[in-house]
Amino acid sequence: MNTLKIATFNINGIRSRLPALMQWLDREAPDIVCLQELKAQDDAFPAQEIRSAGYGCIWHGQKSWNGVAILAKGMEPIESRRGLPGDESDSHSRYIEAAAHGIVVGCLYLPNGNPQPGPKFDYKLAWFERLIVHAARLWDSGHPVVLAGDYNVVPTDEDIYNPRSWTKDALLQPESRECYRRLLAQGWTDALRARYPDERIYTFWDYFRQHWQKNSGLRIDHLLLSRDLAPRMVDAGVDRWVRDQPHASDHAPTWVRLEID
DNA sequence: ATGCCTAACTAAGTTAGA
Repeated sequence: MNTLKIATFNINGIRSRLPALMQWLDREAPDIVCLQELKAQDDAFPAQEIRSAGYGCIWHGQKSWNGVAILAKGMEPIESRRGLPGDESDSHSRYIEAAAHGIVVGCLYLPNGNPQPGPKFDYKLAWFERLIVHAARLWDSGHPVVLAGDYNVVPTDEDIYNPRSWTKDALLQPESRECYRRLLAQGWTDALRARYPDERIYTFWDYFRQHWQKNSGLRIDHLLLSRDLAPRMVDAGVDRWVRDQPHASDHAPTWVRLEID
């Protein structure tokens, strides 16, 4: 059986995390990787090192913040889009899309939105609306699509260790959750939740209060599968060992494995 | 209500993350 492992990883600074990325690629050998929060300009992206590891890559960097990339093992991703349509004035590098290994992959870094309420939360919701519009087009295209990334949304109270201290956070607001629900209502399958319908599963643990050591996490990195890909899922998971490394990102790589012809 | 911890930018202190 041929399979594809597709992963999303908020790397939180690709320059400071390059050794960790190399180690993870070597050990887990994902076929397609979506990276977020590069925190690097285009000319500082370590393409040479990534290609030496056997991956083709495209990226959209930005000074200090944001930045997204798609890696594909043994091939160059064919870029189909950078930036979400719908707002020419949006200068954040938060979306890149490509075809690789027979699948269309959208790599997204949805705005955090804190503090809430305020202009940052307004921007989050506006960006989410644009994503919903674009996702509908992808869905209607009939192509096999994975929409993967850091959504900065905790979909339900089952996706966080304890919502009590997060009730005012942008990640848990009813408006954020409603956008995520509307996106899923187009038909997409939330791979991790489909694989683990009843379990607590987290993808992010903040650096405060020993939250990693206590497994006080949030599930905010998601992989959404189009209609024809959903029944092809053979497994999904979180590479938690990456979060346990010294100087780790606060997110762990999150992945789905699909059966392909 | 705020800070906790970490990184980037830039040179000690701010901004942003989630």
